[in-house]
Amino acid sequence: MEKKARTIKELADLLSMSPTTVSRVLNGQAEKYRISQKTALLVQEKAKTYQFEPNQIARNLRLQKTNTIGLMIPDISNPFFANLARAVEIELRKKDKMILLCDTNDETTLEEKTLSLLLARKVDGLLIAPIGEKWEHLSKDLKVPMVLIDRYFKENTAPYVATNNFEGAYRATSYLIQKGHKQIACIQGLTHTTSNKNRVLGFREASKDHNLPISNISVSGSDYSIENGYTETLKLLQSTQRPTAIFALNNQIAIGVMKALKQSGLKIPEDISLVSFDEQPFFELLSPPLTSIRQPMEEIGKEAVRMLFQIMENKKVTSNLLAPEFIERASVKQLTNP
Amino acid sequence: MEKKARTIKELADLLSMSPTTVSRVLNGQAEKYRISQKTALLVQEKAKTYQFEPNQIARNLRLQKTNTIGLMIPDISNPFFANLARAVEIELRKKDKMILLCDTNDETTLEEKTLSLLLARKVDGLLIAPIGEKWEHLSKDLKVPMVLIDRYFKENTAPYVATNNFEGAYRATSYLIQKGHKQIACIQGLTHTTSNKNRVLGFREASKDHNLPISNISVSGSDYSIENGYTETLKLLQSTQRPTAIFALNNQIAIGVMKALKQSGLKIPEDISLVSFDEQPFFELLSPPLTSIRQPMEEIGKEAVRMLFQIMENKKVTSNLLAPEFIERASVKQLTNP
DNA sequence: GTAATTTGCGCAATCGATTGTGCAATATTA
DNA sequence: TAATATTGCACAATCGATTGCGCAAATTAC
Repeated sequence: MEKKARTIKELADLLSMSPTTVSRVLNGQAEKYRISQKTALLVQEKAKTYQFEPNQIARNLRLQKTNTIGLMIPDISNPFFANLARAVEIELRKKDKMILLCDTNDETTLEEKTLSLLLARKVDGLLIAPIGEKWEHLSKDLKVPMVLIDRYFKENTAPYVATNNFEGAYRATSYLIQKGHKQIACIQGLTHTTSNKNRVLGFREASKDHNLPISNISVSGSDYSIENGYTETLKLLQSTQRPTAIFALNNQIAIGVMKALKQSGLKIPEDISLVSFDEQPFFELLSPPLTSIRQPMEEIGKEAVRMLFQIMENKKVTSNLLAPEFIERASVKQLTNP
Repeated sequence: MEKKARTIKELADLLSMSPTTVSRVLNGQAEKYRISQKTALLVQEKAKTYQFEPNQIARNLRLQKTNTIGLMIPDISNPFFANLARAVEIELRKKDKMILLCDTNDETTLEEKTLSLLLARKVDGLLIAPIGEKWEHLSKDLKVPMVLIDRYFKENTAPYVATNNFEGAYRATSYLIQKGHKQIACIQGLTHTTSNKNRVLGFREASKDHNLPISNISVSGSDYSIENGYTETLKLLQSTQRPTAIFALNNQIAIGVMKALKQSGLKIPEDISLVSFDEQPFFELLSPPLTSIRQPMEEIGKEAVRMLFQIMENKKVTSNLLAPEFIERASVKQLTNP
């Protein structure tokens, strides 16, 4: 038979004391408020035997603080965001904060609604991977500490942390060109996201810097999904100017590309080369192992939390672009001159 | 310049009314409490122009209800749980509930601590994939609606929903045996989890039913990780009785197995066959495509939420084992008799 | 024209914990 | 011993929204 005290008042009655005293002891304020050692010990003892846990809702209301952080991401089933979420969770746990998890499903309407739900719940801070179509609802006068992840806005002054997507795409594209590829197709994700824009920019810039004619490169696609990678690849294969290499702008798209190629009986890299943005553990297991650009997901999560706490402590923070890692494997063929 | 009313009192003052009236109108109780249409409209109008959002913390306290569900899983970066979480999120959003996400990292201590944190936060319900070492802290007298996912206890009376792991493993093992394999190694995950126990049970039972001598089968490993799959495979390869087939009890282990085989220069299925519990989108892309057992993650998530709401409505629920799907691909060799 | 209804809304308590302030009882000082 | 200082704790307000109950004013009934 378990004895339990549900409220601080119940516990106080058991002790024949006032809730005030109990509260002060349990919050380590005994000394500050001159509670005698004897009383303090009594309280702690009873609190333990009666398994008292203060009602956090009441505390939140009184203290105007919830120890809760809202995490808004497009899709938790995408490994990139899942890993990010894990990193964030681990960091926040260290600080005794909990996560309210919200998938925005890459729908701006949902993003706005969800945001206001989180605000009504008085989260202490927000970590957001915004969709990117609108930014006004994320503006600074929300007054809630906020860090943007993976995607951000020039207009918005909220600090952000993300992979240096431009650099990653530039590097990968340069690599393809150096390997002799002159006909390159880039399959992109959601066009309005920062990540996508910067990757496409890196792709175009590298093509230009290496003097590839614009007519030799293509950018198509519209979604960070397997489906999108699949259908866009099929389209590319039917086009008159079939590319010799495909650059997939995330891991899901890359999977779609591979499906389409496999189905079409084309071999990587003999028939067509492939590079993927986003690394996955199984890429090295493929035949051939897939060349990719690894995003530092754990560091992004860690850094985002660090920045958020800086803001909560009213310290200044600066945005951050973390370096991607280029992982060369065997999915790109060395082309000799025509 | 945005005008905002922070509290119901502020809004009431603007309207020269009492907070009572405002509250009643905004909660759709106008009629019940005989608030005139005129007044009701005035309130709604001002509430909109002043963007009033009631403080949920205060509501939670007063209503003794948080509209929050605690989701405890071992590791959100595992695709199985990530997909599960997504399904749960989508279902809960429909019911205007939010998720407090907690990784237990497969540590029982953390599970216990996290549980009491969630209880102190007065979640309306719990969805838990328990670790399985202890169940007492999850006992029914927590008085919180609760559904166990993926893993469960005979001792615990809380209802659960999971894949029929026994059936899945039995099916896969039978398949291997029918393909002529007589020397089979099973690499398992966390030994005390229900999922693992039942999979191992299915493996053993199938071996017995098909008259495989016990000395021909082996069960080793201790963790649902890539690392574990990798090291256990290397051990198996060095053993005197090298198996002709490996049964990996989850997707992470399967990846580890493939890494080890690749590194050792062994080909699937020519040199050794492989079946994986858990399906992944890229399995069909591998060479050869990997034969696997698919768990219905989305349905598990949906069903868990459905059950949880039944409990919250004081209806009876019965536990559920959902059927896995066997996906035959090309990673198992047909062995002729020796 | 008066009594009985009905309409329309506000008072004050409540949810459970925290905290500024005050007031006895005890201890110290002179 | 009286005056002062210190110790030890409790009262009551507060966070913001909800709700049982009650009380005027307006309406209807007779």
